[in-house]
This record gives sequence, C-alpha cells and structure tokens, in this order.
Amino acid sequence: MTETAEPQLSSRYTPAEFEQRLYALWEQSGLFSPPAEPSDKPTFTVMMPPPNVTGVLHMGHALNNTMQDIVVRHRRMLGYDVLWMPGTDHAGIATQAVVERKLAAEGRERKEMGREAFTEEVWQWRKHHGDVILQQLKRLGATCDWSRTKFTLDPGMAQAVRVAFVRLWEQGLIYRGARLVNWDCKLMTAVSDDEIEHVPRKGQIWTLRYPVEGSEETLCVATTRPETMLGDTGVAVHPEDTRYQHLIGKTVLLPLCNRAIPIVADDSVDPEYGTGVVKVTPGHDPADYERGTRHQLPIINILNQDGTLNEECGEFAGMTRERAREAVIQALDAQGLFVGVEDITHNVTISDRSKTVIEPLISEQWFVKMSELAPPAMEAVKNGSLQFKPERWTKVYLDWLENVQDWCISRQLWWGHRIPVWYDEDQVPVASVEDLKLGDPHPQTGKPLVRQDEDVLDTWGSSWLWPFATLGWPDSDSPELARFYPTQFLSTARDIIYLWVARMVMAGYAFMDQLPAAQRCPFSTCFIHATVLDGQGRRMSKSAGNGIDPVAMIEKYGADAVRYSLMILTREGQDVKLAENRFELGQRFCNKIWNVARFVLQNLEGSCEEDLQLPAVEQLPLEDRWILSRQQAMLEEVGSCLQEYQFHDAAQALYRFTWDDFCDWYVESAKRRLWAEEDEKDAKSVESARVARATLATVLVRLLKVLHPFTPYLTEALWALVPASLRQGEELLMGASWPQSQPQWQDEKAESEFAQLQDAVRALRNVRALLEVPAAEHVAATLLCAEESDAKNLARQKELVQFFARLSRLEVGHGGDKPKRCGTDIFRGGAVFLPFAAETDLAKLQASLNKKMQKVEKGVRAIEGKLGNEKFLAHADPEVVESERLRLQDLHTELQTLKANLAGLA
RNA sequence: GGGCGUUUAGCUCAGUUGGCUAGAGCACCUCGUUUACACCGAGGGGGUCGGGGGUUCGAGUCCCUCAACGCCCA
Repeated sequence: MTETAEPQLSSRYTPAEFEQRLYALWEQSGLFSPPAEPSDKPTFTVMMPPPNVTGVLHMGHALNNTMQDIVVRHRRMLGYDVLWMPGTDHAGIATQAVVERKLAAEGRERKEMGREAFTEEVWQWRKHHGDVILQQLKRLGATCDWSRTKFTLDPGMAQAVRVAFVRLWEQGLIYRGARLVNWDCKLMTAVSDDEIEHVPRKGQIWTLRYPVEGSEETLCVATTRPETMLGDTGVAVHPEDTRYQHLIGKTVLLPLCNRAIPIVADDSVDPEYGTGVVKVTPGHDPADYERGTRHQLPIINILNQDGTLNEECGEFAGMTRERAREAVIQALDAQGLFVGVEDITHNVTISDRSKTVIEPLISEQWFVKMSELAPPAMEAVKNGSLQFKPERWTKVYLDWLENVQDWCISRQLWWGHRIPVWYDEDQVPVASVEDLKLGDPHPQTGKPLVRQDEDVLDTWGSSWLWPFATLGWPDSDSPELARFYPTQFLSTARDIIYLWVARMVMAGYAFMDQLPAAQRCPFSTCFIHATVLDGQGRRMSKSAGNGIDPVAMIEKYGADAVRYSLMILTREGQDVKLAENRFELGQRFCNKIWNVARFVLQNLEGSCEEDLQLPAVEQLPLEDRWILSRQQAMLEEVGSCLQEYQFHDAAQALYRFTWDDFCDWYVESAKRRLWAEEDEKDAKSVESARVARATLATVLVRLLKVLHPFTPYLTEALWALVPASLRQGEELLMGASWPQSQPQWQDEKAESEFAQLQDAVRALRNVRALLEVPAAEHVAATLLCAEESDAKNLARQKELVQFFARLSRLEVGHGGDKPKRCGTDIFRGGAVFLPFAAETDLAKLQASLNKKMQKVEKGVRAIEGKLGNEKFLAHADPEVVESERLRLQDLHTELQTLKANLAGLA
C-alpha cells in the first residue's frame, strides 16, 4: 500500500475496505511469532484461555481477547519479544455431545460404532469445525502466534498429560476408589463438583411411614426423592431427641424391600425439620453417605448408569426415576404407609453440561489428592508471585483452595486423554507414559496386561498444564519453555477461577520444579474480566437468545469500533451492560480519528522532511506548546494505565485528548495559520504555517502509535499514508516503537495560559449565542482581566482568540472602564464584553447572568462559612485554607463583575 | 446461611489517599451546512450522589444500619 494507491480518502472511515487486507499484511510480517532462541530482548507471554473447539465467538471472548491484544500490541511496541499463545480445548463432554447429536440425526450411535470409529468421527468433526472461533478472533484483529497454535489433544499435550499423570501417581497423589460422585445420567459420566449447580425448582416433599420391628410404633420420614427409599440402609434421629430415645438401636422394616435397617443417632439430624427422622440412603445422597460411613451402614446402589432403577429394586427395576417415584408411592399407599405430600421449592442439583438432574452415585473413579497441591497455590498469592486484578478475586481463589475436595478426574467418555493405566488379570493397575501392550507382563506383578482403563481424563486435566505444556514441557530442553515461561498476563472469566486458574497454579508448582520456586507460578497477573450483560442487565446466553454476535458487530461497525467501545464501556472489574447501539460510540470515535488524520495528511502534502522539523520548544507558539504538553501527559497516562491493565482509563484518556484537545482546539487553531499562509504569503506566515504543520505531524504520528493497540486497523491504514520521513523506516505501525516520553514538552505554564484562553473563548461564544449574533458575523469585543499579567498573556494571543470567537477586533485590558451597552460574561480571571444592537432582546442574557450570579453567591456563602469557622482554620491543611482564600477572592471579583455587568445592561 | 458486587443527570457510567461550584458519552433544547468530520461544530438545560444514623472543621468518598437489584459459595 502506498500513498499513490490511495488517491482520495473518503470522508468516512469504511472498515470493511481495510480490515482483511491489513490482517494479511500483519500475518505476513512475522511479528506474531517471536523467536525461541535466546536474545537480549525481554519477553512477554500471554496464554490465551483456549476456547472450546465447539465454540463460536461471543461477546465475552471479544472483550477478553481485545484486552489481551491491547496488552500484546503495547508490549510489542515497547520492544518485547511477545508471545501470545492461541489454541483450543477439546472440551470432552461438550464435543462428544455435539458429535453424538450429529450421529443421532444420521441414525447412528456411538456404542454401535465402537470407540475407535467414534473418536475418528470426532476428529473429523474437529477438523472441519474446530477452528471457527480462531478464525473469528482474526477478524477482531488478534495478533496471536498462529504458527504455535495448540490443541489440548495434540501429541505434545498428550505426552505432557501422561507425564503429569504418572508423576502424580508415583507421588501417591492419584488414587482410584469407589466414591459418591455427581453422576450425569444423560451423558453417563461423572462430573466434578465444579461442574454442577444448585437451582431452585418446584418439587414435593413426601412423608412415608416405616414400621418399627417388634413394636406397634412407626416412624415417619420426609423425603423429596421417595424412590430412593429402595436404597435406604438406615434411619437417623438426633441423639438428644427425646421423642425417639427408646428407639435408637432398634430396627425398622423397610417397606417394599422387607429389609431390616437400624435406627441410628446422628448429630447431623435437625430435630426441628419435618418429623425429626430422616431416611439414610448412603448410595445416593452426599449427606447420607457421610452418615452411612459414620455408622457403618451398607451402601446400596439402586441406579443404572442411565438413571433407571437396577435389579436391586425388584419389581421397580428398569423404571425411570420419575416412573419409579409414582410406583413406589402407589405401592406404599396400598400398604397404608404413605402419609402425605406437600409442594415445596427446593434446590436441585443440575449438571452444567446436560442441564439434567445430577444423581449422586457410588462409582469407581480416579481422584487427585489436593492436600499437597493446594498449599503452594495459596502461598503464591500470599507472597506476591500471583496477583489478581481486581484484587477481590484473591479471596474467592483462596476460599476455594482452603476448602478444596479431591478432584475427580475420570470421565466415562471416549473423547479425551485416555487414562494411561493398564491392568493385569488380577486388576492390579500400572501407570505408564509409554503405551503398554496387552499381553506384555505387568512391570510389577509380571502377569500379562489384559486391558487399559476405559475412562478419559477430565478436560481440565489437560488444560491445567496449558501454560507450560504448550511451550514444550516435559521436554526440559525446549527453548520455548526456557524463554517464555513463566508468563506475565492471564485474562479470563471469573467462573473458571477454580476450574482452571487455581489448577494451573497448582500445576505450575507441581511440575515446573526444575525452576526455582519463585519462577514456578505460571503467570504473575491474573486479570478477571467483566461479564458481558445485555441491555437489561441479564447474562447473555444462547438459550435466552439475548446475545450479541461480535462478528455481526464487526461487520456493521468495524473491528476497531467494537474493540474501542468494549474498552471504554467496561470499567475495571465491573460488569458491562451492552446494547447493540453502544458500538456507535466507537464507530464515531474511529471516524473522528480518520477525519482528523485526513485533515493533517492533506495539509502535509508537499512538505519535505526539513519542513516537518519541529523547532526548539521555546520557539513554539502557545498553542503548539500546549498541545505537545497535553499529549505528553496523555501519553504518560495511557502508558501507566496499560502497565496496570486499566483499559477503560486508557481509552478515556485517548478519547479526551483526541477529541477535546487535538480536534476541537489544536486543529482549529492550526487552521488560522494554514489559511493565513494562503492569504498573506509573507515569510512570517509561511514559517508559522510550516511550524503548525510540523506540530500537526508530530502529534499525529505519536497519536496513531498510542491509539494503535486499541484501534489497530484504522491506525495501520492511516500509518501507510503518513509521509515516509515521519515513519522513520517503520513500515508497519504494528511493528513500530512506542512513542518516547518527552518530559521537556511538559509545560504547566502553557497549559494554564491556554486554559484561560479557552475559558475566555467559551465566554465570548456564550455571549454571542445569548445575543443571537449570527455565526458568520465577525464582531468587536473587549476582554478585561483582573490581573495585569493575565491581560498581557491574553493580549499576546489576541489573534487566536479572535479566530476562535469569530471577532473582527479585540481589545484586551485590565481593570479600567467597562464598555457600555455590552453583553457580558465572566471567565476565570476576567470578563468579556460584546456590544449589542438597540433592538437586541436582553432577557436571555439577563437570565443567564442572574443564574450565574446565584451560583457564585452560593459558592461565596459556602467558602465564607468555611473560612469563618475557627475549627476549619485550625484543622484543615494550610494549603487547603490558602486555596479557599484565593478562591473566595476570585469569586468576589466575579460577583462584582457580574453585578456591574448586569447593571450595565440596563 | 456465608461472601462479593452494585445503587451518582432521562439512559449508560467516571469520580484516585475525605477538600475548587460533582464530571463524561448518549438523549434533550437553541443555533449552524465555516475549505477533516452532520458518525460534525458552537452554546445550553438537567443531579436532595438509594434511605437513615454516625465520625469529621469538612462526606458522593470513611464507619454503622436498612432497602433494592445482581453474582458466587454452602
């Protein structure tokens, strides 16, 4: 792309014309891929939270990846070798479900196909659909290192998973056992505690009667799941419940089963709740499991894997849970043992994955012991190796780690990392990194191996290794691992703090032990981003249909507008309400940038390198010193905000500078000099215009650079149009250097002088409007300052004030007589006067002055109150007292001026 | 039951360690098509800072309490 290839710039920014072409340029540049070889350049690494292969881009992704891209682009411009590692997660349950649905539609079934054919089918699916979301990220402008893209089932990841498994196995941190797990009857797999939720649902509470053996007495128990009585192995009462003392130790005859089960005393029973007697079903309820363990009650499993009742249940075997519930109640009722039913709302455990009711079920599963893994992860935040932003998430993270349960890592699925354990004929297990062959001898027992474990690992069992497995671990010679681990920035959603973040930290400490402890934490900052809500404040969800498609927004408004809008709308740590039209904000800002750049670039045409040299700062006119100083401040602010990951504040600083300072004031001021050159053509005008162009160019170049991480496409497109001499050999803005700080441009005096000038101009414009002076009419005005020094300063800027306020003539003085028959207004340090015609209606002007006077009077009263208060004088900082005194003086002056001016109107 | 967050202009939100007359964008009103931009410019109106109490010379900001909404954990 060259200047000549772009003859006319449209007056509107049209993103669609640029984005795809620019992305291709970026990709070709090689800047996405830092070298693995050691060098002097510092590195900066960001691990993208790998989205599900089944996923499509939603607003949460757009937000999260925009932030990461901003960080990454900023660091790249600062000279770091930046690695942003992309990839996808195989998402065991979700992906298997998607493919099973697809097969079902074709009349095929997983079990019939067999494991190998099925997994092949999933691989095919992933080949065709798995990268959709990564392609969408490119539309957003994400500059990940695509050449290093990883997938959690890649051979390298598989190797890492196996090494990790075997190491934990050897350390005794992995065990297998029959435990009560959360069973998803639809997907027919165990799921972890973190993949279930408790949802209030309407249900019933049923009261059943159990006869006490050898007695006429009966016990009434209340339950929300009457069908589970078939698995009861006891009933429990509170040990101090006087009603039942005499029954403790006796047995009841469990109806329908004719099983004698003991009556036990247990503290956990709430005597106030229901009848104070609870049935104990250790095989199907977590609390009962605990009670059963305490009283050595047998465990009976009454369910098949699909949730139907099993052969333990006699006549009820084969029924669904719902059907069995009716049948059990009917059977009890027939025997007079059904007492009653009541409607209630209670919490039901639901699977996050299938949204079906979770059934607690005893089953053989694999677990990771957390007791040894969790402490270093807790230590990491305590010693500062890991910092959460916003900080409050630290507590959430620590609370979870402190109460963490052993992690059930096996899933009864086919899609995933198969557990690397083989068994001999006596079912003695052995874990191995390398595949073992069936028939070969078991390394310990010597007996032939007969099978490999059927289960696969929880998906998090691979993604918890992500920060180092993607860099080549367990290969200790991997140059990537040496150079890019540990990483600096992880940005993710709050709902996976436990599932993913905490586990990654544990994994870092557990497996990266070749590094000193201080370098094992996988990332130093964990940024928890906002949740994107819809316009009404509800979570966006597929089922509610209230989501906004980021790709559709990118097509409508442009990627830069989407990025920028998300950044300025999302304040740190706070959820963001998003409606479609909010993207107009970014769109308008992009258009503004486009146009101001267009203005500057058009005016640079024909300038050579020397023309655009900035003179020494002391030689610059006020407005040039002012804009350079303002920009310097903005630059410092944006830089420090990005360092602190304060995207909103950075976006706002950019907006204010670009729109308010640069466009509304500096560019306008420059027009005066550019036009004067055309009219006057004398040496002074020519030089003044040249300097204006040099300043415009300097500010624009620096502005494009700081804007680039936020609005990369637009700024890259404009960069190509910037005269080569200004680009200093930096062909791509993406690869350009971050603007250097120029502290010598900081100029408080210029800033305050210009601020007064602005205030005076606003006053003049206000009076113009109140007097209804037509815009085209240039009128004479007078400006009187209270201080002589202010008057001198403003007098020097007379032409500029005249230009801004559209004046034909301007008198500047201090003190002195106020002109008669003038409309007036005050500004900080003085007043402005515009003559009015005889027929002018002064009502508006008077109303305005009166209102202003009331405001000032209110201020005067407030400050006089303070200064009249001895305690204020005694306690407040002397500086505060002094500034109040000065302020009061100013207000008094203003008040006098206003009074005199108001009187002068009549 | 425990924890966290939010409540400031009609709407969406800023407001650092307590201290100028509480700000911005959108919307609204008036004016304007001036050679970057009408996705624009100029000017303007609009807020008892959720309620109550307290600390303080001084509270949107700190403390207590109540209320509403949202999220997480059990």
